[in-house]
Amino acid sequence: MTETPRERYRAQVRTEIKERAWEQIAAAGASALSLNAVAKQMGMSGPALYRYFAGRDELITELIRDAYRSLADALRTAAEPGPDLTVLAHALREWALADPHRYFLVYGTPVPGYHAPDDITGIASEIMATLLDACAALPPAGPGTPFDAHIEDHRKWAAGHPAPPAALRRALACWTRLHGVLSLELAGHFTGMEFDPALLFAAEVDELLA
Amino acid sequence: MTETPRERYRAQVRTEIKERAWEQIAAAGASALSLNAVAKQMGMSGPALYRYFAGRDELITELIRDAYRSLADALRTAAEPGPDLTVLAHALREWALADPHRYFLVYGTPVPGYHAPDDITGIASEIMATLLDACAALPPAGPGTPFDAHIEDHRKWAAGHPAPPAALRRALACWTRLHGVLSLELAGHFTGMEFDPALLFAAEVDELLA
DNA sequence: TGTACATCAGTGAACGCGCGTTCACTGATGTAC
DNA sequence: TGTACATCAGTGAACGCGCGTTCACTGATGTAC
Repeated sequence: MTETPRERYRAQVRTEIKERAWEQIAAAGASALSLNAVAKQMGMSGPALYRYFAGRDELITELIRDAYRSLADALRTAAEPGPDLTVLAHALREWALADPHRYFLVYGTPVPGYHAPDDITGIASEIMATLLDACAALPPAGPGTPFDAHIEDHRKWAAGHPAPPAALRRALACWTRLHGVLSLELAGHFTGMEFDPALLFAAEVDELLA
Repeated sequence: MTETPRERYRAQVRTEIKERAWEQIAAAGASALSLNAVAKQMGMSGPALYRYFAGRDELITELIRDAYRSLADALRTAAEPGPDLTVLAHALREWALADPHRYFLVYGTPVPGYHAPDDITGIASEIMATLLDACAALPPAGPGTPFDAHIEDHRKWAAGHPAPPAALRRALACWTRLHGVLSLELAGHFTGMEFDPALLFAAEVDELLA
């Protein structure tokens, strides 16, 4: 089970490939990611990368998986002291701001024809579960809404989570609203509007708690 | 001022080029848009398109401009009978569902390095103005929020619009929340979750009115 | 009305480019006796 | 410990491809007398 030097070296090179790939994505977008360019930036020839990844698609899939994994971990860590939606929301924002392209690889415009492998949807469920935990811990919100009845009948996605429908609804609202503010901010749609996106984000979080 | 046959023909071909371009974007994403492929699909040779567009960039910019224009028109038309946020919201959703890729070209992951020409930001203001009108027409919401004070000090983006800060805040919430639900729905993040996205969207609209 | 000319849409060849990927290879690193 | 062998990282040449774009051209359409 201990790592041989060769294994360690392989892991190290794989990591560097991914780092350069992220740089390239940041510079020109995910669709412009090129194996040859990554290799060149590492001072290697193009074909060398095929020792580490089966091809371009596998590299991209791996980047997406890492992005999901990273987000799931960030949220779980934030929830460690105890479920707190405010803490969770700000952890999400910090994670997103730390690397906007990583955020967009997860929640941005989908690539037509691309389908994430199963394990990635598993990580997505982890993220949702963390969110649900925080929502379930909240004091019950006001009156039920017509949507509650619908969500009660379609809660398979909250796989076995004991949260009441109001909490499910709140989790969905949390997800969609925070994504709304964040993605517009990261995409630069607020530039020139003068107001502070952080305050708008905080205001949305406050309304989620109300 | 009357159109010559040649002008009419030019306009017609330009239109068909854009139609084929949209088809290609729908099939493989905006970054995969290729002049040569569009030409081939029209039964023309690649260089022929240079009679109609200066290059690939100009075509994409034109598509983006058309997308903004189309959205602004759709919302203005929806607001014609009188400002009504619910009507506006559902017009937005219908516009988005009619062509998801068009929506993402406007509000999706930005292309690094691309900067929209000035007239496009003008159309974006039109859209915001329509939204502000609807929010200003709403009965005043509950108590003010801490964010109101901030927005009051940074309202240049609501260029000369007489709406009170609470309406500005509501317009922002409307924009970000509806975008949040819509973009996740269009990106397919709700698939497998069983619930009806239309109901979630409607629930968000209801909460905006409360 | 017909004829001469200008305009302009579209073609085909060509340019250089970078892409993903394969293949046979060299040379260094690790393993077994 | 040294030697023979196996493993494997990385190279360079090559493949076919499609891209954006330019250029000189042909042939059809419209214009002016």
